[in-house]
Amino acid sequence: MNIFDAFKDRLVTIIHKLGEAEPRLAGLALDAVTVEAPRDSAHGDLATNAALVLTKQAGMKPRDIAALLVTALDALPEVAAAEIAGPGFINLRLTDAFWHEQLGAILRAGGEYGRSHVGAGSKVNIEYVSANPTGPMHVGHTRGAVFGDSLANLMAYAGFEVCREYYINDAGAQVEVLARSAYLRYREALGEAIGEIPEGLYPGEYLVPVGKALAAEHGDALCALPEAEWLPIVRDTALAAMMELIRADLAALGISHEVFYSERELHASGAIEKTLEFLDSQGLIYVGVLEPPKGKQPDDWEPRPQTLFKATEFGDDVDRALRKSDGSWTYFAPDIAYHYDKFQRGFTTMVDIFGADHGGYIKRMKAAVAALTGGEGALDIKICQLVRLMRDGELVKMSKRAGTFVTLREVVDEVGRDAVRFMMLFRKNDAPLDFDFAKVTEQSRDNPVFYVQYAHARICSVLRNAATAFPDADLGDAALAGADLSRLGTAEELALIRLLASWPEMAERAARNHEPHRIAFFCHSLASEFHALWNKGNDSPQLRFIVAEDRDVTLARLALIRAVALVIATGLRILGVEPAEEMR
RNA sequence: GGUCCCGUAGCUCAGCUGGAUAGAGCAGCGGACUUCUAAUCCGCAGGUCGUAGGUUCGAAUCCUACCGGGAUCGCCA
Repeated sequence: MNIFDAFKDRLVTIIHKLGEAEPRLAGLALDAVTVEAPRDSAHGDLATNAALVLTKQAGMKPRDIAALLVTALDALPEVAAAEIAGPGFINLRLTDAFWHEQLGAILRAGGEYGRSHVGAGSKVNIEYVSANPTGPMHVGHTRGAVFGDSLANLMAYAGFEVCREYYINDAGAQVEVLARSAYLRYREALGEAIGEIPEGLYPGEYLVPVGKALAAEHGDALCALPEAEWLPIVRDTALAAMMELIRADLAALGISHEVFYSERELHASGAIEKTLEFLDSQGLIYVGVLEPPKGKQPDDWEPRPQTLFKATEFGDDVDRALRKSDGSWTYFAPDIAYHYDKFQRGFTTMVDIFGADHGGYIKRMKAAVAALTGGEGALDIKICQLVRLMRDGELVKMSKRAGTFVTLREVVDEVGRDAVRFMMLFRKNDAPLDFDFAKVTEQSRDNPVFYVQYAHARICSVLRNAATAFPDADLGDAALAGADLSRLGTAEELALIRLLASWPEMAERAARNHEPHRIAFFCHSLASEFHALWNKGNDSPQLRFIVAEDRDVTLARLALIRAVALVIATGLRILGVEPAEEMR
């Protein structure tokens, strides 16, 4: 349990106890009571708003409640001072011994420190990437891929049972285009001169091997068949090849999904019809005519009766079409069935990671989930905004037609997996992100990836040097945890322990809010405080981590920085970044 | 026109789901290297938190309206 929750528990106990003597404090709802770190550390280590939020319920003045609480809190052994501040805040200052104890606990927990059970094993389905299987992944897919994967790591760390899932859009018109494009390459492989790839087909070189494979397997047999017969064959081969390509691209980023879910399967199994029958039985499907969009009317608008889902009953702006004019399903229909299937597989919490262009899809999908699950299922949709690639301060222009789009693989090959992953997460998901090739490979503090990696490597380096300076000393985590940590007494050292102690709560919040970027920022601030402390030793040699003539203080300081390294490493692993032990 | 996202220092962004005097980095200026890899650090300076209301003990944070930027808007996926 994190220290804030632990102290809230203590506080709740105290309030219940006080209620025995003071009836106005008995039986109060304590949900709004918080214990947190004050923004300004001059105010103390912990602050609670208890007196402020209880004043109305209790019918007492905030400062009167606070006075009672302070007396009781002050009696706790960990509390060095408790005082009333401002309108009725209670600030607590904890003893140095308490913080030393926390540090020992961090080292004993090691890589498990901060892992929590707030998820309580509840099942979460995280769907991310889901790029169309029509070619290699391009850089635009990268952010969502990294975000989803890190979120999955984060939620698993917080005690959720996570399933990483990829929805294969293998049923739309685009896969037929893929099949025709591959067929052309097949004819090319048989020796035919195909010339320019016609407009509307995929021109990419990546289909050349698919054509060759088809030729090797089928010879020229497919040439004699009508399209209706060769298309399914070519399509399936091409699809398999494209998914292979995509898996390899994802592997380059260290990403692998547990489930690849085929849209085609939904069509084949009758799941769509079954799901829509269910909605129909709820009276949520009807045939109607939609209003044209106000203000901006499409040129070819004509009123037309359609099969519609009553999305408006669940907060959407308009009801949504389920069938195209030719009678086939829209994209929405199988997606409804897909989410229903997730729910039936036991996922009451679902997270979808979408690109910026799918913002308009959120309400209808949430509406569908609400309708399908009777409000039992929760769907959160995270939108990852665009990534702007920068090179030499210039925007890298990409065009599919000109064939100048940058692939995910090119970016990873150029700057490395760790840099890509960290940079993609060093921004809130709903803010656009500039990705500068020069910056992410730079070895300077401008580059946050490097900055954090360097802090970790520097700690490893100090520990290596310490092993030389004290060859007989046991520098293992267990031994360091048992060092005389009371030798850590400077304001900076204690501040660093406090920061480390805030990690579990921070990670829990990040997981609950589905915000892995907070982990990246936390790692950065931890690195920053560490670098600052390191430099204290430049000004005053007695403040160095390794003090040759003082073994005890050295061991205590090594314990501190080792804990910093542990937490940075834990954070980086959640982000999918390898903590470096050495910089070269 | 509808909907969603964004608007915080000259620039790029955090701000822990309502707390106390709003924080970093870059850029600018001034400092610290016979080191534990200075690949770093310290100091100075810099903000009407887009605007106006509202909610309350308390608002960058929640609500409403407007302004500005972006995304999207019946059959694409």
